[in-house]
Amino acid sequence: MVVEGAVAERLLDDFRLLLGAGVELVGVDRERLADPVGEGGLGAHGTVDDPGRQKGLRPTGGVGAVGTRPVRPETDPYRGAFAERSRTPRMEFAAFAERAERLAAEPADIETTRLVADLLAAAGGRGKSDDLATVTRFLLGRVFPAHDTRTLDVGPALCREAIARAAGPNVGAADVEERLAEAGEIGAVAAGFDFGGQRGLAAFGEGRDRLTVAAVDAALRELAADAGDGSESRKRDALFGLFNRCEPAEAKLLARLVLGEMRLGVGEGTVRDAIAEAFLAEASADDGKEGNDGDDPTLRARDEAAAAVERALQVTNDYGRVAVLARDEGLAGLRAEGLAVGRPVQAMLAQAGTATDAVEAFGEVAVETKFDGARVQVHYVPESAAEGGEGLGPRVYSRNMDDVTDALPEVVEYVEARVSVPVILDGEVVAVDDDGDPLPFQEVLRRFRRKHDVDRMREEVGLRLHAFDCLHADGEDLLDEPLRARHDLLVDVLPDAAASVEFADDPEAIEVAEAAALDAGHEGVMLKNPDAAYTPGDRGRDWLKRKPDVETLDAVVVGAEWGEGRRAELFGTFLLGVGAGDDEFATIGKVATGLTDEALADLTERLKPHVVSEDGTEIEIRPEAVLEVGYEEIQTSPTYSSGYALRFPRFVGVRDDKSVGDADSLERVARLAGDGAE
DNA sequence: GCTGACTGCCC
DNA sequence: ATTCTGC
DNA sequence: GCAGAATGGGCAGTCAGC
Repeated sequence: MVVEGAVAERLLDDFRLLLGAGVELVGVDRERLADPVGEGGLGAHGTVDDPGRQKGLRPTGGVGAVGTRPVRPETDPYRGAFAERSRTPRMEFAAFAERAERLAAEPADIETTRLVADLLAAAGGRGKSDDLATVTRFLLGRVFPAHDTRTLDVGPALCREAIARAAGPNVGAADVEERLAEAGEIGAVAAGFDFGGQRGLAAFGEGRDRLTVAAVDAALRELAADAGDGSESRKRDALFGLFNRCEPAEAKLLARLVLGEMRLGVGEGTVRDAIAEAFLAEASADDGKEGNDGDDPTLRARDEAAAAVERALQVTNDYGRVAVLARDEGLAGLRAEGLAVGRPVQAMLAQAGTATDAVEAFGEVAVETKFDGARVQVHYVPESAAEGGEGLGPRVYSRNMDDVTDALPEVVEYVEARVSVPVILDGEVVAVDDDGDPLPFQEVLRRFRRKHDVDRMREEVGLRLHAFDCLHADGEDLLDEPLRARHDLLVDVLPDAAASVEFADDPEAIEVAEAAALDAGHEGVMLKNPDAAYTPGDRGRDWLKRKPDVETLDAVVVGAEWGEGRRAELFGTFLLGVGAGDDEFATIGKVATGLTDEALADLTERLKPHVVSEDGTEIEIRPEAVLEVGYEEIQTSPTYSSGYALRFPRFVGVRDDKSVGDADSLERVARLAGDGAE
């Protein structure tokens, strides 16, 4: 292998990055760079975290004639990783990757849960090193817990660039994209390159120095903290440095972790059960032995443990923390976690359902308007009501527990003016016009997470809070109270402003209410079980949402994209157009859901012969097929050439009876959009 | 200072 | 958000 | 029935590059 000129320059550059930005290379010569795999290859040991030797960035001599010395340690992006050292051995990232691989291969839920429990125990069993919180989060594709506002700000593009760079001088971002189109999944692409283990600089010298879970975590946290000029390239560099130290299996997991898509078949429910199994099984067994000689005490205890874990998760939103809590303090510790004003709780969610479903299930049904806005949770401790301590000005959280207070001054003022006891309220923020009538969802988006010009936008788009539930009032937690009671308290707490509820016990009455809600410009109705408790994070059958039946459009397929994961071999997305005269089609959106695997395979086969051109994952297709596409609403679009887009598009069927000339026209779409806005 | 690409997060 | 799929 | 996976449109914010 001969490397020269610009490529050698880049290798040198990369090597510096590999060691960390605060390191300057001394004594590197081009002769050696030209032969990185030969005897004179560069040794990288002693340059990155090395818990055993604690050498950090000091020069080591090493195999090659390379010395390093710290230049600006305070700006070293890996500093946190080094600082994370502990005397106890840490779980190696490779070990995590290997177990993850086994998890992904395991189809049976029960066995998966057991494997996750084993992994958690290995990461932080009593007396061992403490990677438990980190591993728990990693399993779910997270670096930070849900309530944490920090983000990596690394997406697919940056990740691909970092991979390309780690893959060597002959690999560009375009190559990575090409492989992605083939492999259908970024982890497989990363694993396919073999960077760190064999080719990478770190492979030489006496034994590779291996990544630990803690080091990856620390590096990603540092990366997340970076912002401002040059941050994008520093993030790319930091990622490059990590990838360069990865074996294929590690690279796969790292790429997925960074993008938050682990694809392990392990979700929150599995982790929840695994936490209980790993750390509370003992406690449960004890319970069984000592007190209960009833039927199946083990089972009962296990349910109890799972319930305790679940409740702790609902109120803390931190899987890592809950895992540690379960291990260190057991059931009692978990149960000590309760609601706290100022700490967001997961929102209760709803499933689709009809009026008949609701009546059959609940008898009497609580019917509320379903507002088309953004879900919010409001926490407030009035100054006057604060016992001894200070009050807490109203804080507003999004459904994912981001703090959105600053963007929503109306909500703050509204609550401040009316509420006189500590509360946690649940509700929806909608955009309204000067008459107080609801505006389209897009208007809410213009306000919701705004940081700049909030006051100016406030004049343009008004907001209104519709509070519909109350989780805490005046010192009382209400999660376990029935909806009826919670709503009564809501009315007490927000006298003139709580969203109204109407009780109905027959489908006809519900339909009348639904028609009225739609007439007033709302999305539909919520049908709730009046006797149900508030179950945070649960998408159960106690809350049903009822929206109008979908409308459909017959649109022409004018393009497609290769799918990912399960759909790697197939088109995953179809670009749609509507007739715009003269055999021209104006695009109006894409469909990707609603297709069964079979329909997708058929369509892929059928359309392949009509592919006009391919660019990465993007495919242009000659207009040939007509699809019936369901949608919720037609909205104006800055993205598509028709000027419109479908909201919530889904595949309904293929219109084999229609030729492209018979598909719906832009004219018709414009008319429908106009009707919808009326 | 402007624009476009990207990211995260609403639905 | 919606939808399909495997358990 | 549930959890997980694979996907939709659009907005604000941020950063890079001109």
